[in-house]
Amino acid sequence: MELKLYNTLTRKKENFKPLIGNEVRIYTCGPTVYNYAHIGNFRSYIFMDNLRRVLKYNGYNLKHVMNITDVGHLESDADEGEDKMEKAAKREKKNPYDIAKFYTEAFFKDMESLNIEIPEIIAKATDHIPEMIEYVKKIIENGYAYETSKGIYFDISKLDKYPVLSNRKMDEQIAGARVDVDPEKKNPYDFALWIKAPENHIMKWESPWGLSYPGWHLECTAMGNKYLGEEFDIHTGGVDHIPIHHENEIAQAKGATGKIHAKLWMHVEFLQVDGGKMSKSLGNVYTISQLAERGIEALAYKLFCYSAHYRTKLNFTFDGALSSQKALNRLREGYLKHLKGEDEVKNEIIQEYETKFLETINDDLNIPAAMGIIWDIVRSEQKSKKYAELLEKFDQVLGLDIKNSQRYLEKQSNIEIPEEIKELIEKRKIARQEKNWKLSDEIRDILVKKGYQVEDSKEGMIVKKI
RNA sequence: GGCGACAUAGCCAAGUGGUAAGGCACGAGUCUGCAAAACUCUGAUCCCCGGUUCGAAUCCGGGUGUCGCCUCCA
Repeated sequence: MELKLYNTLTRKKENFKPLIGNEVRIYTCGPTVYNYAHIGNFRSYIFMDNLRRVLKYNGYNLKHVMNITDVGHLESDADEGEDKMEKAAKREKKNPYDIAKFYTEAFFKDMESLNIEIPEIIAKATDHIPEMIEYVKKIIENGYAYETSKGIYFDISKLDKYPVLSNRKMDEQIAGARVDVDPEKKNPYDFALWIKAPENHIMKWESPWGLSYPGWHLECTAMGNKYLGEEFDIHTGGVDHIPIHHENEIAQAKGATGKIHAKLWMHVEFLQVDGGKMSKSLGNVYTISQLAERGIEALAYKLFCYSAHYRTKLNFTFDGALSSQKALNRLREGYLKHLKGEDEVKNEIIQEYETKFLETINDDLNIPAAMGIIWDIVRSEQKSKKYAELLEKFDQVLGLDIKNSQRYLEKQSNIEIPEEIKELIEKRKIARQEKNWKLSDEIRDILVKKGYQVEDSKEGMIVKKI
């Protein structure tokens, strides 16, 4: 069955076929590890995960590179301001390398709780300084770059076309209106390939241009080139990368090799919060652990992301995330019921679901529509092991870890209960045995006020934290 | 100012020419001493106006509104 994916480069859905054999080579722009990644960042890694899983579901092998940016990402994508790593180091009074190590670990911990597959190759920028220097040399040799007192700059006027991904108009007046254009630059949109380090810069390396460090756009092109070759299949990132970062990556690739390095460019839309942008000043930049504090599992956030297609904006609210948490638990319970089910289900029905599911995910990763199929199965009147197996199979794409449903549900009810609460629960048990409903209900109210909810099931009393 | 989107039931949203997926909430019911949880059932003609068409949420034109990017961000 055809797999169709949307290409930002052509603004069309295209039938996907790997350039070489059965292997799909992918590059994903990974995190700059100067702070905790937030839920907006993770929306894009959840997308990346979906892409990987859909490709594998279609029988492809993957060679996937993701970078860890631990140097050279300045505050502005357009080479302005401080180095993010060094700024974070100052803020936390640490060495930038320790900052990178700390936040890289935090990142992968969140990735694990989101059940996101880790790409085959994780490439740290600081591990690839020699490759980057070679790459810059190539661009200079080909006549696409020049040196100024600040560093090596890419000369965009040498390109046949710039930009190619976005529709920005390269009007000097616009550029000049916003920031002071560096008078040494030949064109306002020329960008730094390599930056000469000021005295106090900590992260710097010997290079043909003195002690210096790489520009941000360079690492992705150089590392992609090293691991995936001059031309590969897919490049992914957030929509914010379209106008500058990916545009400049393409410029670099053309300068070095004469070709655009990736055939297919895929971009995830932004997550919004409460109907608007997420920003530190509004205080609505949340992390996975902050969600956990509010009773929302990482996987519930993942399911939340499945309510919208990756190319549309998605509005995050805590109410919305909580509704996904509920839905996730119901999904788990529905799966478990099927697992214990004895009903007969015809193979044709299973086959129909399989076909429909594949069609749906192969239509540019329409996960929200695929969830519709999932719910149809979950809520089916027939309870059958076959359905449980089918859900497990589809979960290869969704990555919600539904195989471990039982464990997640148990984890939620096996909570630490303080002594005080335990005593109240005991008292309520006795009251119930004595059919003293008045006292029993009073204690239940007290427990609710203290933040615990009790449910009387056939197996006994279940206590949950609200 | 330039560029790009979007507007579908209370909320989050799928759907790109043939009579509106799904999730959550609300309401009703089953269960329960009563609740809760769970399960079942229930709702919209798709921002407005005009056009194309046998037929439009889906195409075209014009409004209105919201949002994003151009400045940090996936």
